[in-house]
This record gives sequence, C-alpha cells and structure tokens, in this order.
Amino acid sequence: MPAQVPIPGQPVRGSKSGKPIMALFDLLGRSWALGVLWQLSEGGLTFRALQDRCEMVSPTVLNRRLKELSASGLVARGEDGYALTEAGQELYALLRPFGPWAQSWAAMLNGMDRD
Amino acid sequence: MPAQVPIPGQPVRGSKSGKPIMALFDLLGRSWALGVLWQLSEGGLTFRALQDRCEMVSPTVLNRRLKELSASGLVARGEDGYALTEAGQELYALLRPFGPWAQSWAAMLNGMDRD
DNA sequence: TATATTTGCTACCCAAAGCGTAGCGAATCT
DNA sequence: AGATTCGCTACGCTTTGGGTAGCAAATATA
Repeated sequence: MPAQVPIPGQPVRGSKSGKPIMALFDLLGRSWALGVLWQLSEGGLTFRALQDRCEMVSPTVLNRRLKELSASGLVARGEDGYALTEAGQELYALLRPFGPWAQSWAAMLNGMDRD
Repeated sequence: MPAQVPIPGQPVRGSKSGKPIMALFDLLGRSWALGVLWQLSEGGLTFRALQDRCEMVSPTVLNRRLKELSASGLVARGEDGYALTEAGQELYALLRPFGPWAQSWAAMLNGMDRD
C-alpha cells in the first residue's frame, strides 16, 4: 500500500476528525514538503533541478512528496517541470513571511545561547 | 545520540548551509510540531492535556517535539504547563491564516475530485 | 498519615518513513 | 550511433514515529 495522502475530511495521521487544518499539517509536516513548496515559488523546476536545489533529498522522498503535493492540488507538472498550482501559490503566499521571520528567529537564538 | 535539534546557522536535515528558513522547515517538518504550536495557541496546557488534544500522539514523540521546540525558543514550560514563548506566538500569528485557508482548500479538493 | 490519583515523563520494541546508491527506460543532445 | 539528461524505481540500511507499560514526584483525598 502506497503512502497515504492526507485528504481533508478523512481521518489522517493525527486527527480522526479530518479537520482541514490537521490534514494540512499532516501533509506539510513531512520531510521536504515545505522545502519543495519554497523552492518552487520562483517558477517551475524539473525533477533533477528540484533535487539539486534541495541538496539533501533523495529521489525516493522527493518523488513521494511530489505525488502527495500533486494529489493535494498544490503542485502540478507542466511544460517546465513541476510548478505550484494556484492553490500552491496561495499557500506559498502564506508561507513567504516565514522567511524574514526565520532570520530574526535565528538572530534571537544566536543572541540567547551562542558563546 | 539524541535527536538533533535544527539550529539556524548549523547544517540541518536538508541544508548544509543552515539557512534559517531551512532550519525552521526542518523543525516544523516533523510530526506534530505544527500541531503542537496550534494547540498551544489558546494558552498553556499540561503535558497530559496536550496529549489529549492531539488525539493520536504518543508521549514519546510529544516529549521529543516539546524538547525541540523548547530548545528552539518557541515553547517553554511555565506555571500552567507548556506555553508558547513570545517567538512562538509570533510564529503562530504567521500560522493562523493557515486555518481558514485549509478550509477553502478542503472545499476545493472536494469540489474537484469527489464523486 | 496513608492511599489514590494525576502528572511528566522514560524504556522498550516494532512499524513506518527517510536516506544513499545504483541503475533503468525514454527523451534529447552531439 | 553514442553520450547525456531526465524522471523516476529498487534495494538495503538508518532514523523516526507509534503503542504500551510503567515509574518517580507532586497533588489530591481519606
């Protein structure tokens, strides 16, 4: 049985109720899911290109994530490889502020326990 | 060797460069990390209460996530159990819009391939 | 004070997910 | 034709996650 894709409305890892937010967290809480969305934000990438951008992802996992993200309507394969769908772009828009926030978070962490 | 906590600036799962966003994605891309932040948004919860809210989390994993999130300065233990730190609340603020978005995403998915 | 309950875990062990490497068939370049 | 690139899949190993049991400390109860 192949890996299950979390679909809102159906029980998923971590939620019998299948609440959409839990299905989403299940989907995004898998290795490289967030990273893939992030890398695809600037435009379509081929499988290999994506693999290169994500330095340490194995083709096995990348392929699994791409299938899941496709089944969830966030990513689709087009002319220029894999790209975000409209929904994927919406989600990325929500994700984008994480970039700058991560910067200040890093600064804070360095300040509090470095040296 | 205990589980490694992704710290920005140091190589993490998925990034030799240790880019903050990658460290963050590594941290959040683990089972229940997002769910825990979500559940703690409304106030502090004891370990057991948190465990109940997250219906299907084992104490093993919950404890691991809490340690990681604590080490990352997003969660801390206080009077009333575990609670979001200031940084955790900032991150939650970025996360909150995912709730409504997940709703419309669910609606879209049901519309496109159900029946 | 003794007992019972709750809390915050840890140990243990099995299952699932992830990783690394190799490589294959199809398409594209030379 | 030969070489390279592309999108994967197979395989075996390591890491992570999950389920259950249970323990020591704190708190409630008698």
